[in-house]
Amino acid sequence: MSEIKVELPDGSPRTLEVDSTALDLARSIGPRLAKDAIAAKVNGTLTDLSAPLSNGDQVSIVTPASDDGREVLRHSSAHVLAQAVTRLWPGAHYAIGPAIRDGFYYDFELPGGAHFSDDDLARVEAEMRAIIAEDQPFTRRIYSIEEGLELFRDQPFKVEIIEAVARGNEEDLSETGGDSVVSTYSNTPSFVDLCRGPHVPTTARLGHFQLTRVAGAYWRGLETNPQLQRIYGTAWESKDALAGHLHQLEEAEQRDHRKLGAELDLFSFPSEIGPGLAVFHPRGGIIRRVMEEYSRQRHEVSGYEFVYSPHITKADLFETSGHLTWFAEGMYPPMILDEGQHYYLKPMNCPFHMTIFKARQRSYRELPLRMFEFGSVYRYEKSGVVHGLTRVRGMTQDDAHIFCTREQMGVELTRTLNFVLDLLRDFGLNDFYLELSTRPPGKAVGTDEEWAEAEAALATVCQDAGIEFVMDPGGGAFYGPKISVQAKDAIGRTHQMSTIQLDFQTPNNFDATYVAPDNTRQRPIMIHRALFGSVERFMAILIEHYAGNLPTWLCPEQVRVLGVRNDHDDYAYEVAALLRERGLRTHVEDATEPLGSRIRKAKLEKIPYVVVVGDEDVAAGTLGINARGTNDPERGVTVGEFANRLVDEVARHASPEAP
RNA sequence: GCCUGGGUAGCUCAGUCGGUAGAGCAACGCAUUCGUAAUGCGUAGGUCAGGAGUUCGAAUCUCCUCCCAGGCUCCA
Repeated sequence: MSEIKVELPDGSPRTLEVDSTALDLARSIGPRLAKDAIAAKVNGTLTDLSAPLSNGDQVSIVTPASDDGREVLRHSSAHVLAQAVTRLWPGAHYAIGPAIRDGFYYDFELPGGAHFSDDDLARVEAEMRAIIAEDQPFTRRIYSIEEGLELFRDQPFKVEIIEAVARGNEEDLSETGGDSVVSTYSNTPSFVDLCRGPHVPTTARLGHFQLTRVAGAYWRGLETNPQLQRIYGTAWESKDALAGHLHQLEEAEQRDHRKLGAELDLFSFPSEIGPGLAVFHPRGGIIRRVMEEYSRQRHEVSGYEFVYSPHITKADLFETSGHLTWFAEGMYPPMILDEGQHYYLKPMNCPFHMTIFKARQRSYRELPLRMFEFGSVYRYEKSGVVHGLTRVRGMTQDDAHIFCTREQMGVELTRTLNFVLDLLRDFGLNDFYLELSTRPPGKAVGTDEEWAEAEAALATVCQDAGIEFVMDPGGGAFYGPKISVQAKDAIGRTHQMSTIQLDFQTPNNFDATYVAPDNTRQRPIMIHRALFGSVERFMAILIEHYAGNLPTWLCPEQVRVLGVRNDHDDYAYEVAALLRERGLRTHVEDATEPLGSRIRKAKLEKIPYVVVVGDEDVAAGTLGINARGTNDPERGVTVGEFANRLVDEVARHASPEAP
């Protein structure tokens, strides 16, 4: 047979000569495609353009401006990065260098224990550009395990990977490209990398990249392994795409809650208090209070009861709950009293709620019993992990624990999930998916049957919820599996929001019981759930989601009234008083500066409504509205009409930008 | 906790070779009275994160500590 037939993505057949490659196929389709092509996908697997095709293959040509294409570009860029580093640091060991979201990285061990500095980034980047300019072809070769070990005998990390593959370690297969063979790429005789590929045909196809940062990273991600030197980069199919990505990073930086929190005078982290411990300023305090009040009100309607518990407790409580066994390292060290008694700051509220459950005999008639608390907890986060309001050492959870029977469990979980989603939507988050985290290997309590039952119950709830859900194997808490609600924000990032955890263990540990209709003692199920996660973190996510332009109902200052001249100030105060009577947070700024200057200031503070009053308004009892996000003011609106509009907007949780 | 980088006025930043601290904005005062994103002039503001060392002399060089950023690990 001198011809083969392959199938294109649209289903159309294509006839080629025997031994044709994917590149030949691209050429047969069109010169532009052939010029653009960087790899191929054959029967669902990415391969080099030079790979020979077989009869019956389903083939698509991969071009740079696609997910597959970018992955190839990034992977090849990582390869060039390693080549550049070995040129600049002869004797450097290179470990792994995958494509990642938006870019790539490569891990190295430099001779003499050297580290990369920020300045090295520019040197490495220049060397990479030199390699790219040299238009070096990527050539694939296959070796046996033995040959591979010999080839990389000076590269201990590569040897370790090959040995792992030889032992059949699945995880490492992806690095080498086969069961018992070693796949390599070289683009000059002097540089060979262990790699499954595919790669672009030559280094000349690369170039729209930028090295972004250096970092330490543990070999194979294990803290006990040596720390390697990692270089991160980003790579794209075109100059515009690269510029677009860099622009997006800037956008994200602009809406960083830490930056906005300082600019809008919402909160701060005084260094004299300590890392990860925030104070809320009056303006941030208003946002927080409104969030909490709304949450309280919704919980009340939904049948929750409100409880309070102290911030510290004797060790006994956390011994019983298992926290001191499983999570002592995440807790602040104990305060030791004179009598030798150990007291701990609480890292979680559940054991306290359990003591409330146990305060007296409980009947099945009381279940489900839903206890809610804005509970402040303290966790000893490692020094390198604290991050603004999203990862702190002291936080307030909107925490609730539901005690129910096994029979009630399914209904209660569904009800809780719906409640959670509904409330998140009220805060303007609409794009969700669910994640189901299962038993963590090696650090879980309870029997296999209990875990299986709990995981099955949560899976059913996820399936019935009618929204996308994904598995997170091993991500559960030590006492039970959990559903977490992941929400996408305005710029497409996902955040873990609410969690719903099912817990058979804590009631066991505390020997909690209720009296069933048949007069027997039964063990309740406990459902842990936090909606905001932590109030602090949720506020941070809202600030970033809205880029500081919070919906009016959450804004610390909803209206700022400005007189045109200072003889309008009296009227401005009258207007403000009327608006305040309607519950609108309103302030006046006296006319000591030019109007334009005061408007600018209010806009920079992201106040939803700037109200301007002048001669005409004083005469007619009206005002002028300059809404956030617009530049054309509305004149001559009566005070009453404006107040009505705003009261309605607040009730609907809307904002001026999206009425 | 680990790696890299950083910390100068409330904020953003400049500060040369080691020679004794500077701008803009903000604040405050005075003048200005203005119809939709920056009025003018003036004043004040600093243990250069903290400590130790080298030096005749340290924001600048060395060491330690604290704090911040980006990663790694972690995230009940």
